[in-house]
Amino acid sequence: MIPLSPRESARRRLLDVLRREGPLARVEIGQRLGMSPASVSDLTASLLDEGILVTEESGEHASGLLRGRPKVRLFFADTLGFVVGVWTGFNRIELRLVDSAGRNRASRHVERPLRNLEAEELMDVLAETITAFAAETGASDVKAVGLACQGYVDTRDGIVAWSPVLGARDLPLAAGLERRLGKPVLIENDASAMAFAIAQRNPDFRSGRTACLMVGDGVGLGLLVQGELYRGARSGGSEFGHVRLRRSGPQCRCGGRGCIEAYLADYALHRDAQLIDHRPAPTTLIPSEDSMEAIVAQARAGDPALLNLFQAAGEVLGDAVGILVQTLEPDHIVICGPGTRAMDLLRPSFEAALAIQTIPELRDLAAIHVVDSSMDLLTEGVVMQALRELDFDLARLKAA
Amino acid sequence: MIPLSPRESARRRLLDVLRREGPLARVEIGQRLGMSPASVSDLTASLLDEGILVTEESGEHASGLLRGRPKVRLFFADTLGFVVGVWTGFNRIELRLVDSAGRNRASRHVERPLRNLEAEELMDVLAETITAFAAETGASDVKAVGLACQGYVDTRDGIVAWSPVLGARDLPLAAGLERRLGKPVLIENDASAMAFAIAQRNPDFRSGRTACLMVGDGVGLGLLVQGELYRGARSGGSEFGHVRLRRSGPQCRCGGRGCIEAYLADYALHRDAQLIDHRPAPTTLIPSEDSMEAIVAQARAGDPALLNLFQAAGEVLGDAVGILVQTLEPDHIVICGPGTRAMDLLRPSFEAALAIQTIPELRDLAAIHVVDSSMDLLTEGVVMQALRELDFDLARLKAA
DNA sequence: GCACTTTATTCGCGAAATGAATAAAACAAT
DNA sequence: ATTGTTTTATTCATTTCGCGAATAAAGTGC
Repeated sequence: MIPLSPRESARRRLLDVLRREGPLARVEIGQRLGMSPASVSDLTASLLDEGILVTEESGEHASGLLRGRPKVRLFFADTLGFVVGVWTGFNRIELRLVDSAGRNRASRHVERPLRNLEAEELMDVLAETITAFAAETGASDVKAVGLACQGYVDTRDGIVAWSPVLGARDLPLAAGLERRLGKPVLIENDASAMAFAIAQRNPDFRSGRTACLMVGDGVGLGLLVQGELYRGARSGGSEFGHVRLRRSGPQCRCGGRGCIEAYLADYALHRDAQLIDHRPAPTTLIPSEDSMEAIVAQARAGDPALLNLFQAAGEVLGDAVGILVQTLEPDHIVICGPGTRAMDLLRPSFEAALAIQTIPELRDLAAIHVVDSSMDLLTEGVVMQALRELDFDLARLKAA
Repeated sequence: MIPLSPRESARRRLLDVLRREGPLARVEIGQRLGMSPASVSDLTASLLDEGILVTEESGEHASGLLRGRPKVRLFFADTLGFVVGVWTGFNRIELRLVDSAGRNRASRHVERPLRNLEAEELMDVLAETITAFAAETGASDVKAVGLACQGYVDTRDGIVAWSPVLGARDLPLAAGLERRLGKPVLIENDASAMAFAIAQRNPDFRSGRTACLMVGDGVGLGLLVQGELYRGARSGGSEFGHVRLRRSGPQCRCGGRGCIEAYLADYALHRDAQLIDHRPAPTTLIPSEDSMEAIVAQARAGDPALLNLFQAAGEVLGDAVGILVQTLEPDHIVICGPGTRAMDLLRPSFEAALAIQTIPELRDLAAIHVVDSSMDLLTEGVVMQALRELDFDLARLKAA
């Protein structure tokens, strides 16, 4: 919101590059950020002074002939405490503990249905789960929490306006958790978190415009412009998964029909596959990875009805990507999430639909990537953002 | 492309606000831009020095009691030459001459079919038309030309990658016109130009995210973020009008079927209306305003078949706006262009479709405006952008 | 003519970034 | 050992930029 001062922005870029590329010497930082050695010296001096960074003693010389003054690598002090990243699924909570450098220290997942909880109860459960996780991992000094969930999330005000996971609307989740935990809590749409994590790993996705389509429990979109998340009017992400592509399609969790999600999400494929097989209705809302794999395997073995299902899903995926291409003209489109497990089955109809949907000049422009991303990236993305917020606060606190 | 220096960016903002809000005193500029008087004094001193601005002598005191030192208003010198703005339609060229302050000095339109011309011939015709227009209006000193056209336009490289108006693909239109005219030429997608012009007139549209949907000869989208045009991978705009909403809909000019345009554009409504009336096929590709008005009048009079036509079009418009809401979460959506003439006929099905298509939380967020905009805004938008480019060059030239 | 009000300019300061000079810390060679 | 070479890091003076405060300017009202 408040535009960062030049100093704060340089500071942020410096810490970002250190988190991404491990310990770096000052010259290396200068090269990567296009800064003069003088500026880097200046910035790092204050960061060392504040105890945020430390110099690395271990002069483990890199291979090859080494002349000149040896590099002194800088990295985060390990006395700055930890941050917890959380992802809430339908009946599952993923947790991750990272240190101030963003390195994974512990991760865990807890099976816990969240769908039918009252708002207060839900926040109690989340707070307890987070506290227990921190205690079990021996992390006494958790500075902040980042939480990613499906739905329409107002990151600035910390409100979940709508979510298929939560029953409530306009839930002030961040404030509720902050009260319970006594720590700052950042909440974020999960597709946005995924997009951010993917962009941290691939520099290509940090320049220009990148649209990340996450297919899994639902379908979400995370949009990056110059490596930063695009934020809409309520600083939320996109509810692209609930664009209705077909006038009278299958039922969607949002209450509508024919949404992108209602064809592509795991729950949709699973539901339709079970109808085909005349098996009993699923006991849980979200199918297990095993059962999804079983459906995919059955389709790969040649089951014609299931092949039809994936063919229709691929077509919807092609239409969806086509809309993104025509509307946003992105440099990169990344298809990610568990749904990519069936990309071989989706691809023929996906590419056909994309070809029909788009003008060739535009289609050839966007590089389409299928990234095999685990759900780990969700907590990684949101925890990195929470860390960045913390950097910002540290800078503020020092100034005061 | 090259990031503007702080000075250059402040300079641009100053000239922008002067073009928008007429002659202004230095204090007034400071208030509007949130700059200190000292900074404004500094900036205006150099601009006066360079002869870009002049002080206004006419001390025509505003009404009411006036005490204190009188304001000295600043404005553009009128010795800086002119800029021509052009819009190319199917069989029509719109022209506009503005001075360096952006004030309209002359405008004209020429009936001239452009569809079936070869690339070289087309550029000859355009160059001749522009030269003749400048000569007729007595503008001896035209500094630059801005041209808006439908289709997928690469503004940075000056290439029309694809356009329904032009036969050619990947036409280096800017370079071709620059060679013929000996002046810099800026080309731009026409919906982007319209969006820019609309945002110049309404400050609400210059903050946050504004999506401008232009309905007329075709359907185009111009996207503004913080008052500046969003540019995609090839720095073009969007081809949103060619998103295919219906699997097997009516034929579109792009070669596909079921595009948004194929329901909403004038040519589509006119074509279908004539089929209904069993009248002969139209002689021109683009119907006249009169014939469109006739169709609308007949529908308003209660013709059931025509009402169906507008009902279907409204539904598509609702779906289109819904996609924008769900994907981009804009602060403002502006529906503009000649197509708004039938907004009363479109509105019921438009609103119903929008309600079905969107999640209430998101829908309530975006303010939807219907702006009765004349085609004049097209040339206005592109000419203002060409002027801004010129400011930029002036700053560069002085520095050298 | 004098007080008052509003507008504009000047001046000095501080933040930020940089190039150039300098210092530091090693190894290599004699 | 001493000196030179090479690379890394810091210091310092300079420039750009914007701003607050003081000052000057240009009117009106009495």
